[in-house]
Amino acid sequence: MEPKKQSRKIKTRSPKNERLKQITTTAASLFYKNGYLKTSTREIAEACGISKGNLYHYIKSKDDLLDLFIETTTGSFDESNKEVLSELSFMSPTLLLKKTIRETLLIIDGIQDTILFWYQESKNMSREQLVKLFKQEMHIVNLFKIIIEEGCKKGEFTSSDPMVAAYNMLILCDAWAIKRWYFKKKYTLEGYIAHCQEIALNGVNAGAIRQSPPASVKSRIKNT
Amino acid sequence: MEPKKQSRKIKTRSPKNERLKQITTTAASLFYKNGYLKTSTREIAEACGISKGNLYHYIKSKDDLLDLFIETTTGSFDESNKEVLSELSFMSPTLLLKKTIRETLLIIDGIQDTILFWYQESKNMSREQLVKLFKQEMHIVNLFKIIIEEGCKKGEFTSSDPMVAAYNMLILCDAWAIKRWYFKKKYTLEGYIAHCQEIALNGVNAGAIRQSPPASVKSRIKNT
Amino acid sequence: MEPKKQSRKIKTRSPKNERLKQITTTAASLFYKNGYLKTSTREIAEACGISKGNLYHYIKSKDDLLDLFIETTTGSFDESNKEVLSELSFMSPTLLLKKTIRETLLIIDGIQDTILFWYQESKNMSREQLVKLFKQEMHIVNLFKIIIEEGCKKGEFTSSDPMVAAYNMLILCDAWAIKRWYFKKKYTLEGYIAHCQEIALNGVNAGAIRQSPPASVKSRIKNT
Amino acid sequence: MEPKKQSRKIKTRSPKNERLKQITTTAASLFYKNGYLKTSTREIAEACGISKGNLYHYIKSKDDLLDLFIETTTGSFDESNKEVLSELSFMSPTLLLKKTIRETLLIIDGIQDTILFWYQESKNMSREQLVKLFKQEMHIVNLFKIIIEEGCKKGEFTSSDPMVAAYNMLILCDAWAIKRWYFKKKYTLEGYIAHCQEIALNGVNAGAIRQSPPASVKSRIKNT
DNA sequence: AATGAATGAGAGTTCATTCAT
DNA sequence: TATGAATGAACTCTCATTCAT
Repeated sequence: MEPKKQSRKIKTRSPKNERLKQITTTAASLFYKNGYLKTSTREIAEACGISKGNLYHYIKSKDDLLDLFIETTTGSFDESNKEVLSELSFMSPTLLLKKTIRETLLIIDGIQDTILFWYQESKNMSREQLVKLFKQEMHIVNLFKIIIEEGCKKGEFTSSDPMVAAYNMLILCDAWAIKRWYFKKKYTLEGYIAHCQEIALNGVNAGAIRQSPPASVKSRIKNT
Repeated sequence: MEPKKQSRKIKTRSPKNERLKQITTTAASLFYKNGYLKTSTREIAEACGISKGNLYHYIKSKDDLLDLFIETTTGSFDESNKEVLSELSFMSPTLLLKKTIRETLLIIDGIQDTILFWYQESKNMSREQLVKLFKQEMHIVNLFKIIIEEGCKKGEFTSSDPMVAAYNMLILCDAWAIKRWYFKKKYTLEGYIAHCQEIALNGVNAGAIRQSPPASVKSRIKNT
Repeated sequence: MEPKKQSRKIKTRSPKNERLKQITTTAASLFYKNGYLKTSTREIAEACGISKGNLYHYIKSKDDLLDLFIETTTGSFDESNKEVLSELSFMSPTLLLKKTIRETLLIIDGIQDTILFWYQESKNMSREQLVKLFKQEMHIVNLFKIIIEEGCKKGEFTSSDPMVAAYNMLILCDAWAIKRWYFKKKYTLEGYIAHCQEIALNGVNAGAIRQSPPASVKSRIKNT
Repeated sequence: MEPKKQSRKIKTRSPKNERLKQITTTAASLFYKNGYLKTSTREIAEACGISKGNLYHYIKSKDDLLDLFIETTTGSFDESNKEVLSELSFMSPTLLLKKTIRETLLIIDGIQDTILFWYQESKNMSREQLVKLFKQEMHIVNLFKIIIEEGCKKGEFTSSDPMVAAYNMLILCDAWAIKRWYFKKKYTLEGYIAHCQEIALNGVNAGAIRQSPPASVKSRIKNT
């Protein structure tokens, strides 16, 4: 848990890496179901159909699986992010924000287990692992922030603190995963998307004729 | 983890209950730091300055500590809730919503470890324990919902789904605890309260005529 | 379990000894139900309505309870034994044997838990304790032996080895306690007594002219 | 102690099963010496020359050892039983009864530890385990019963209750194991066999014309 | 590449017994 | 006499990891 490890990439398509991928996937689904600590290596090996000993030909330690897990699931947003950025100058911020929230939620819906895992198992992760997750999170937040700032520049939005507004948008999106047992009783994914879009736009005062923000908004912000 | 247990109250001030309180507190702080599973009974006993064996004079099992923990921390919101309800007919929904968010965040700030714990350790809790937490959460959400509905009735708010709007408010408040490592770098508690109030009001379309922000913006800022 | 202890007698009627008697009785009944090792001192104390600490004012150790137990239950046969011996010269050996078997079984029926306990917990007893039990057992066996020998002398019985014949009689009697879950389904106590008498007399070849079996043999059998 | 388990057979000769056999045997001998509860898994592992952890590669729980133990020792009588049944129509009941007692006692002598164990540790066995023992016991008892009934039919025996007579024969045989510390001082196995045969035949009134006892009765007796 | 036997530390828990009060 | 807090050793069992084959 307190490691010095170099990152490992799974790129080539050797049979070894095929196995490794299988192990990672299997472990992940067990981690989702029972949590990291409550999942034993024996269980993982069994679920993979290999022996415990053999498992250690592919991983160095159980903690290694967390690394692999993070690497596999990290980057889910990369493509979407790039796309959004490329449209920044063409599309209206309002539409772009709606679109980004939509895509983010679609992705989150696809990896909801992973999202939940990140929230729940952070205590079992190393600093390095946490940094990776944080960076990924920040990518999305930054995307929201850039859109908000663009919107502010163009006069479509107002926000006293684009960064935190952006962060709150991420949290709303994550909530779909974290509180799914609640939301899924009430909403379809599309319904939740619409709801988040509404809240997000309201949050940046999109629409209507809105009175100007307090003069000294900036002063609320720390480290400025 | 799959228990049938009757609730236990620590009310009297016997030395036994003093110890029990100490154990509960100590265990809680260890749970906060290292997580439930990673905290051993030996550690707890040591931290309490008693022997492992003696620990079991006060608790029946490690899981019992979760119960005690939940009972101790549950109910933090009760008083605040009652107060809000009593003011429902007097105060304007806008003000009441702001006030409720403020009080909720103040309480959450006081028990942020606990909030985080609930999010992270749900996998280690029994159904009964989860139900308790859920009920408590729903109390707060209901409060928000009632206020929103009142506001809609009075024409101050509009909301397509008061219940989920309310739920989202709770999540925003919880975020102060869950993502504190992020928010605390940026915000003072007061700053975050102001921010949440703003977002919440926006979320229910409050304020075609919106009251101006507090004059003393500076006071929100941390370390100033 | 490997002790040096002096025997202790409970004779006086002090309140202390009243308590001790209660403890012994209570412990015994718990031992019967759950076995010696599986009965904890906490259970005993609780069942007695006293504290664990207080228990140790009356006994020196858990093993002490075995001693007390043995002393209390030993001697159940003494009176009966004396009576039989006094009748040795008056009564016909055949009748005396029948009578002795009857009395022995009546006593055994009264202390069947105890008998079973002796068989099952011998591994947890000290040498001294075993010796006590052995002596008691031998008293009964000797009684049978004396009667058999008397019968042989008088020509009513023949036996190649009176001692072992006697021992076997004891075992048949003990079986009522040891295998009660079996016999009680089939027999009343009186039925079993009659059966043992029959077997015992046969065993010593009593009755070249043998009295016919009771007319109502069927009546011995339970549930018929 | 309260299990649902499927029976396990050790048939193949893999090294794993060799170990398992070793563990079962070792555990059994420790159970014999010290009792089930007083034998710790640590002791068993040590006696096997393996680590505590490794022990659990072969068994699932300590209770599992009881199962294995019962399975190993159960069935000792099966072959003998079959043989007797096949001779039921050819041989005279008197001779068959004598033969059966002889074989039963020879087997019991071979597994006397086991017999004793069954009597002493029944409190630590699960219902299922007890049922297995009971069934095995009943096989033998039934054998005796069938022979007795055959004898009654053919006029060689009379018995008011063949079933209980049969049960008593079993008890007499078991006594060789249960009270061996007594009988072995007095008897050789052959001597005890002869004695039991005599008692058994008397018990069913065999031999209105009874063959006289062997001249050299005394020679049966040990230490003379 | 693959096995599974082996390890040793440590988990939660129980318990007979002691002792200050 | 009575309490119950306290102890420490022992209990059964789990687990990540190693290693000879």
